[in-house]
Amino acid sequence: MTSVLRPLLRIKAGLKLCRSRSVFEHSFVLPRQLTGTSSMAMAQQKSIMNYFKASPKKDGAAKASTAASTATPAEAGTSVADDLSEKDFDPSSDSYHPINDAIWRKGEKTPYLALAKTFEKISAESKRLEIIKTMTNFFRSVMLLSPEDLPKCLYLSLNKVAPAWEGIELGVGDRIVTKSIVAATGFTEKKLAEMKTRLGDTGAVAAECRSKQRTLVAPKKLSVEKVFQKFIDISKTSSKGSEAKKIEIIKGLLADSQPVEARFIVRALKGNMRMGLAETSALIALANAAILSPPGHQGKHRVTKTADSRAEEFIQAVNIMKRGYNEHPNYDTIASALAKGGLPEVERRCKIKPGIPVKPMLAHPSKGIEALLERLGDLAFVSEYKYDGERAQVHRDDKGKITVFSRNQEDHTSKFPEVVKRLPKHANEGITSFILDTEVVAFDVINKTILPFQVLTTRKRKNVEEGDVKIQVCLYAFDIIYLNGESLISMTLRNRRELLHEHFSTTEREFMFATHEESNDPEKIQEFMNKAIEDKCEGLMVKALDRAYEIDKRSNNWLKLKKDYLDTVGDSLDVAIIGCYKGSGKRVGTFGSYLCAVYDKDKEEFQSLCKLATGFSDEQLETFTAECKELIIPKPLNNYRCNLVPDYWLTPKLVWEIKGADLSISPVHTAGIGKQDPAKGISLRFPRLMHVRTDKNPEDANTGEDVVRMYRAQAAVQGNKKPFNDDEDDDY
DNA sequence: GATGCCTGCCC
DNA sequence: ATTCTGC
DNA sequence: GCAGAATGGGCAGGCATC
Repeated sequence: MTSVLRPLLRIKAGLKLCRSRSVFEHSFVLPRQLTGTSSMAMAQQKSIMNYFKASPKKDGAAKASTAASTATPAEAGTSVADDLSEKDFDPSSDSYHPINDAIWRKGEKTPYLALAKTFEKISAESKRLEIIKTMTNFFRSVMLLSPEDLPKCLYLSLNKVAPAWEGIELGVGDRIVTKSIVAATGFTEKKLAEMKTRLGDTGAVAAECRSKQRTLVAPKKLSVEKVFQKFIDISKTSSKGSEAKKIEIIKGLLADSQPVEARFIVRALKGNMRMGLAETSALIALANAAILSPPGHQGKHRVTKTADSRAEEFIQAVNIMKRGYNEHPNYDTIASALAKGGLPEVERRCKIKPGIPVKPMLAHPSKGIEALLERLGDLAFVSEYKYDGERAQVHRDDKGKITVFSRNQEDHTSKFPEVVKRLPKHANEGITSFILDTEVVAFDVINKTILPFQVLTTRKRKNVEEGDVKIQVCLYAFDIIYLNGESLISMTLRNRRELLHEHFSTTEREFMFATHEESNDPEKIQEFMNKAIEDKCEGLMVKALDRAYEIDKRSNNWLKLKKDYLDTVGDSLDVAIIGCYKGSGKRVGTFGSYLCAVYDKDKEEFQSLCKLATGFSDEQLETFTAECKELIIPKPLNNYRCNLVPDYWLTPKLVWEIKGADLSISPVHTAGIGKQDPAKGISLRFPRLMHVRTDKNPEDANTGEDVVRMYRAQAAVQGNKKPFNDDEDDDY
């Protein structure tokens, strides 16, 4: 029915506005080179295979059905009107015209409905090129019709309200969202929980509530500007009574929203858009939009039937956007520059500058030295200790102002006053400005030894005075990105390191260079890794020496090697599965995580060790879900000692081998409780599934004793400079 | 004032 | 953080 | 191999509630 109505509506709207349009003057196809991945043949074969093994749980299918199920009530709820906003809006169409097919006119505010419908289309699609095309079309319309909304559209698409370093938080999570939906729609929390189980997404819950709700008054139309402003209002709400105020604001938004709008408002508030488009794709879409519909361009929209002929232009545009964003990760700047002056303006304004964080280079895990060497090929490389602390990008601008940024561009300057104070003395004479890449590590200055990450996390975070500092830190510098007014990101690591060592001086216990070694002999690397672990590091970072710090080209250009990545070592444990949790998103309909326990033989009880949510394939997830459904019990067994309450308790039957990086004293888990700590148990950092153990009974799982023994072995390594190899025979 | 839940952000 | 998956 | 999604432990800080 809708499919019959849609063309009619479109024709009607088209006639009313006396617009003519040509299908050919604006269609375009993205060049394949943009992603440069699999061949057509492979893609086709894969899609055929998917068809045959298709199950309702497959992501694509789940996405499609979600879209279909909510599109209908959304359409049904609206009446046929002459209003543009009631027109069908489909930016995923190949023949989308950024002006004629938009549902708002030049100079009008961008309707939030248009953005939400764009999200809806994107959510229903799994092909990246299609997703980018859809987003591109929406951005083209915004650039042409309401360019001042572009930054807000970008923020709302990517789920932010301000640059990370401004420290603006919504302070909205599950609880506040749920209460707001209750307030706005009248559904009970219990009912909402049921819907959440079925739909796997609170956004979808909100949409369904709105579509079932009878409204007497036609809701006001939401604009992108208004929604964004409300988010800002929420972020500014604080202190006593703020929760109620936030709920009131969200309630107001939901009251004015159509189902599809409610869906994405809620997803944004929850901090998870999960539509298959995130930062990188949004930047690509912006770049494409800038080429197809440059700012101020009002004439014909350029024909790009043979995309390959313009591939180079697209690639250049994407490079400019990515580079601009990585050097100046601010949506306001990049989007307003683009809207105002196109790509050249982005190039002008988005440049690396001390005081503004740069996106940091990241590393890929590597399974072992052989894999690592293979990946590096003939490239020369250096290995460095991988310190277990917190990434710190330390800036000094030409006025001497020091700023410290976290890995995610948060401003942590006020967290490390002593670091800020003493930093100038580590820079040699003549240094005016710089950006250093470092790891802050908790340091025992008396015993001159590195302390575990968990110690570092206990430091105060806000408004720290030098006198407050109880946990000392040492900075380990490993890279330099900017020096004396010049960007070094195009320089090789070899040369950057030279500059770092040349222009900075170490101070014991305060500022050191990351310990490193330049050997490509596997045995030497293994020794170096052992030494790193003896020295309380996580393992090694391995970096090609002749590569630039160009994260727009390859953000994961470094490799990391940790002992728990190796199959032969690491804390591996056999655990009983005693509970499970309902999955959401792509895990809807399955159990998305599992509660793991060890068996304490003395006390004859199961004690929780950790939850587990990774390491299994989608197929295993299905299997586990089916298995667990047979094991559900109404309440925990008497011999379960567990502070957490899973969605479902299970009879102990399944035994899985899991692995983690470290053991930690836990505030919630109970494994080995009373043995290492009188009231606390032990848990596992970075738990993941390794194998299913069909050969073991739950009582044969590892014990609380085992966990404590492993914890002590690890503590011994951490405390006494014993090589980790010494304990291996005991544990494995 | 103490306690405990929620949120954001480290890993 | 770790891991899996479609492209 | 990229990009994205779904999920882990555990801390401080903020707010609600007792």
